[in-house]
Amino acid sequence: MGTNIPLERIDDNRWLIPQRYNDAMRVPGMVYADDELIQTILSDNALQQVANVASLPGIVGHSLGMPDIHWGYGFPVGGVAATDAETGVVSPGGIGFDINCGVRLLATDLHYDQVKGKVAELADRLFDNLPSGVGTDGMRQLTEQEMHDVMVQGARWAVDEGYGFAEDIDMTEEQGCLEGADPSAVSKHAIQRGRKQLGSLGSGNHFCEIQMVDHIYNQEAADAMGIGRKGQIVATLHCGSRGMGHQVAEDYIKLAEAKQEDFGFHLVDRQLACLPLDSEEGQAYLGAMKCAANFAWANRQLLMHGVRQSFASVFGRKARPKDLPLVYDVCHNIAKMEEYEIDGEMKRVCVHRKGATRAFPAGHPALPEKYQAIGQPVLIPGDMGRYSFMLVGAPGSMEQSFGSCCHGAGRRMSRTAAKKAVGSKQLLEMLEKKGVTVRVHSKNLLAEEAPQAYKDAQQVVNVVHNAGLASLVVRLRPLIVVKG
DNA sequence: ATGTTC
Repeated sequence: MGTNIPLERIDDNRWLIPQRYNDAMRVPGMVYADDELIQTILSDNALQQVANVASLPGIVGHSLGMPDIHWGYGFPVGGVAATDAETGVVSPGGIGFDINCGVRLLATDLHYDQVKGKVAELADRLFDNLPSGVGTDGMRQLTEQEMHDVMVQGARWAVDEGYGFAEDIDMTEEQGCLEGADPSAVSKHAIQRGRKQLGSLGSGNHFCEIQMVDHIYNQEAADAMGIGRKGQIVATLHCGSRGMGHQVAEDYIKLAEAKQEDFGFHLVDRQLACLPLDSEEGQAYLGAMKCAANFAWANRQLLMHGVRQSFASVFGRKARPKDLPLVYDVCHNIAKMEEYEIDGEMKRVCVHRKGATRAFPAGHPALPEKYQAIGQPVLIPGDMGRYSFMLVGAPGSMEQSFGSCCHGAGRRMSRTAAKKAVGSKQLLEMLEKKGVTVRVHSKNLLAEEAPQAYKDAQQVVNVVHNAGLASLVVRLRPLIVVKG
């Protein structure tokens, strides 16, 4: 049950898995958790996966586990691993099935008092305007040429098509587009799945939430982001690359598994299957992954347009599209080539973030001018009953975690366990009692996302705050949840 | 996460 993993306590927020735990480990593991969270983490095998990841060819630093870590395909969700650009590998399981799953947050000028009488109407509009559910078609059906352009241009394509504004691009990680996307590396099947789904929310833990600013930890940073008033209404989207990214992941996991012998890899878990960064196959995966990432950014751009339209139709001149600026968009399932100081020298590495958010500190050149002084906004959705958080990246992330921190609350119950433990009727009643208005396609699936199925996001963000990876800015309370 | 067992 993972409890035989040796853990050495470093301090109140850090636990080391020593390299001597087994012969396969090339680096130690490091897990971020407090005394209570580490007990939850020990109850599944996620720490064994942290140790497994430490055996990847070319891995440097530590195999990292964030406080929201839980069991995933090969790699844990809530994990970070960096591999040497020259001698290392990329592993599709280290990015995950939902390539560029991410979160974006829009501010509004509205206060809760202006919204409370129109909550049901707004919820209905959002539900109408944001296609959701398993296998649902999106707002746009794309020609093959349009699909090609989406994969290469990302969010920019959507803005050029009239979804949103040029300013949105600057407030998106990587300006909503990874260079080097290679459509020829994407299977026909993945392309066909994508053509139907641009501008759709999907299912599972994906959602649109309307939230209110509930607590302010850092007024200066909150003001810089335009979310510094208590009671202020904001909108959050959590979504990824839908069936398109899923197909890319599946295609390349299969390829990698078939190639392990050829590359001479004998990994401790076949789900760690990986491709050398300097191989044709490794580069093909990265080219295809970038296509899926760009698709996801265009997808969130279309969905954001749907959110702005919904507000405009309910609140008129008080919430025109221009009055709902994008605060920031982060990606939490991706591999990126970045540079870090390791053992005193600068090294180029492939950072795998799987359920982990980039958390660059103030002054980082990748940040827009607007956030140079405060650091990168880090969006951490919690669960639909309690709260979500906005943080900013802190200097410790550059020293400890390859510019990364947690991505959410993290599951404490599997989907099947949650469905067994929670009845959908009681759940809806409980949410209503808490003042959360829910619009959902499948009540059955809602139970899998019950607050009880998740760790306490407050505890999770406290750990990354105290460890110096990111710094708390505001807490948000949910008012409306729209889901598949 | 996912045309949720191609």
